Amino acid sequence: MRLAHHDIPEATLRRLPIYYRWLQETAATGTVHAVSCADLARALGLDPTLVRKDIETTGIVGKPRVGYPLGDLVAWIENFLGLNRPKAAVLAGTGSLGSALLGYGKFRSHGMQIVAAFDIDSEKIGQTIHGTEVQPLFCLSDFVRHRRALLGLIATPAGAAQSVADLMVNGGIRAIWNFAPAHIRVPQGIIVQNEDLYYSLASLSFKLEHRMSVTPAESELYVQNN
Amino acid sequence: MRLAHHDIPEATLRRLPIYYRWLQETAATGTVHAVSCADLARALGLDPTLVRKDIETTGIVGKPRVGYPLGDLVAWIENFLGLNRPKAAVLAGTGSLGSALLGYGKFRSHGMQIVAAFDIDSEKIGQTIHGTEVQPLFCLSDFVRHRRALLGLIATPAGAAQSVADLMVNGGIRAIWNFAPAHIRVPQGIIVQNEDLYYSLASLSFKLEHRMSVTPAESELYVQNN
DNA sequence: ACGTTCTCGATAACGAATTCTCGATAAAAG
DNA sequence: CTTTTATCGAGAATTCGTTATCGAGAACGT
Repeated sequence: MRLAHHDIPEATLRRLPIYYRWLQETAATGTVHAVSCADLARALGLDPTLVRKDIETTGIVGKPRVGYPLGDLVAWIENFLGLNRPKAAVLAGTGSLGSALLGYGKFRSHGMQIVAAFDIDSEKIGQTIHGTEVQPLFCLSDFVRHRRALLGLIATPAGAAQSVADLMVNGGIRAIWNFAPAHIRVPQGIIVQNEDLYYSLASLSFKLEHRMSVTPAESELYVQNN
Repeated sequence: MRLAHHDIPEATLRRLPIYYRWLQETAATGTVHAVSCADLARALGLDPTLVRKDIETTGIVGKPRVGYPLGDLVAWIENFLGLNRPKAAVLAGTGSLGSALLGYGKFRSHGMQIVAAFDIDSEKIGQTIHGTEVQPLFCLSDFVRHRRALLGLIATPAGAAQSVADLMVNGGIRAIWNFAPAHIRVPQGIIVQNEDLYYSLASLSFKLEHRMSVTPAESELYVQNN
């Protein structure tokens, strides 16, 4: 029984990439050819039923007493999450974080291709960082429009985040991955995912002080969303 | 009616830093002296009742028709999350991401002080990055032990993450903030928070393809946890 | 001074996510 | 060939988080 895609629980969506990574690593060893939900659950410290429900959500069907063929399952989740379909992305801000992002080679194998980088600093414009030339910020909107980029990464200082987001939206971006420690506002329908280290640090700080006993189950989860 | 600290819902803990940031920014303008939960809700696009419940959880008491004194509320949440109590942290891995982390000046004002950086690359050892000298990795355990560091940041390549985590645990670390795209296993009681960009990218990829209509309410949330 | 309005705080209803339970099926063992 | 065992898949029950509702009290307008 297949669910409509928009009915995928947020929590499940957070866990699928975790399964994916583990399955990929396991497949890489080449020694295993089928996995059960119980295997996954054991390895990741999660409830077996929870894992089964998550896998079931993706629509793949397994065999009793065997589980799922490992290769099939990896490919299935990859396709389900869209990691095998390339999406063009642009980056704004080429400071230390922005540069680091340009260096993440495996973004490409996860479906994201950073096709351009932008900065406002004339010192940086024209430089090449990890193979990508830095362009002036005022070109961003047009570039997004003509290249039909779907995804915009913001790695600017907080103060510039909102105006950069506006430029992206103006060019017709569909989703923004925001690394700036700032709150950005976008029109309805645009997806924003914040990767805000200060938010993350704050909850870590709390847990640290209160020694929140994190069970193995929780111990693998959660995604900074928008 | 005060809740025990370990009963704070994870979801609330994810939202408190968001409130905190907005309150701080609002306080900085100097024009407002009291805020209501309704104000917060309006500004952040959340349900007013939800905000009220979250604020209530922290135990502060407000006044009908007025709300909360802005300064008090900021200080209260700051104290509640522990942002005002400094915690010593060590960093492992001084590649582009590690360097970027050393440059995040505001970590200190959020209660985290990176007191040492470690790397295995002899080229990097001895260098000073943003004022912190890079030490050889084999010193990590002892340093953590003697300095009683509570928090360890891992910004190494995936392959090194587990062994570095082991070193930290060995030195008596209490929490690990893991930026490496790898799964690390630690003994019960150690807090692990993963800041895994590939996990995050995967769910973003899915949402992008399925145009998941993100309501304003969802539009502000979620934290990559461990 | 008095009523109105706004907001806190608490309780109740609702919905989503997780966990529990069971039946069906395929492999393995006897 | 039959029994046992491990696993999927579906549905029920439970827990947890969010949303709705209501009463009480403080500022404001008249």
